[in-house]
Amino acid sequence: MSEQRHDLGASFAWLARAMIKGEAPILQAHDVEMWDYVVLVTLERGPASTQSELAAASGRDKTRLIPILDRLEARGLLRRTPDPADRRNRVVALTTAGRELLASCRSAIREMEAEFLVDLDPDERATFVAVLERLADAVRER
Amino acid sequence: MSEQRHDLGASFAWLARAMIKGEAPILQAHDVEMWDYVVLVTLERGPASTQSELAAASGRDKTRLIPILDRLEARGLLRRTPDPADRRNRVVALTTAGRELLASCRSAIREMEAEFLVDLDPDERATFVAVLERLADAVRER
DNA sequence: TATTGTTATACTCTATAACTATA
DNA sequence: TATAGTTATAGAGTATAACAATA
Repeated sequence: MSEQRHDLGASFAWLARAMIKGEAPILQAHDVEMWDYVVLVTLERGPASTQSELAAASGRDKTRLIPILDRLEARGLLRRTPDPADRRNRVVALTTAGRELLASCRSAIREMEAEFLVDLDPDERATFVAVLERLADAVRER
Repeated sequence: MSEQRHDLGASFAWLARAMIKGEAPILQAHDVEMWDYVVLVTLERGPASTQSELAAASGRDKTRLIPILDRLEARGLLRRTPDPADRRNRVVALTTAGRELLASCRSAIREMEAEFLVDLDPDERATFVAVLERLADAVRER
């Protein structure tokens, strides 16, 4: 009975840590912090109509989001525009430069990930990646 | 092309967060902090011959481990005994009480996990859990 | 001199609560 | 009065370096 598996939470945490380490040199080469990248990724599907919404979607809170947006906007990677309909809101959207930087980061990360999964056989790998995506999406929706 | 999957790191991180949330009420009911539990789990396979070794295995560092060990030892869940061979070292081992508390936490966590995976079909689930374990173990060994 | 366990210090990150501007 | 965005403050968590005991 000593051959028990680890808790799912522990395994997820170790793997998250490993991937963060693997992404670090890539993000550094593009001069973005991890959370900068997370925000860019979140914006990829489309502009966020409010910053609070963006905060929730990216897993930060609205106060910690501010310096990130300041930094990225200063570099011309995104734009904050007041919403004419409700001028309290600021719509956040990627610029072309932001989209390009994101694409470059992503392809490097995909390579790193492929290397990481290289020992799995193709069927296993496909199942694993698909289930992982499905479970994570379910969690994100809550 | 907008139907891209998320980065593995992001998915792992969201899932880790979700499992930590799911474990919280269980650990609270047993009056242990998350890192207390991690240390108990690490000790389950056998005593740690030094605290630094235990720190590395549990993913903390040796200084942050101290208050955890103090707490758990005070509750009689583990024991620190000086190593006669090298009296600088302190061997850390679970007590019976520690092992019992651990077993109780674990079975509750396994129920929570089963509930979390309930929508997967059995084959998928088996593959997913096995691959997850294998990948995480590979990462832990480094 | 080097290492184990420990303590102390400084630093970063995070959460909370105020503030402003709009509604 | 309530909400979006922002700023400021306090608290928790983390990393680093110093310390005592042993080798």
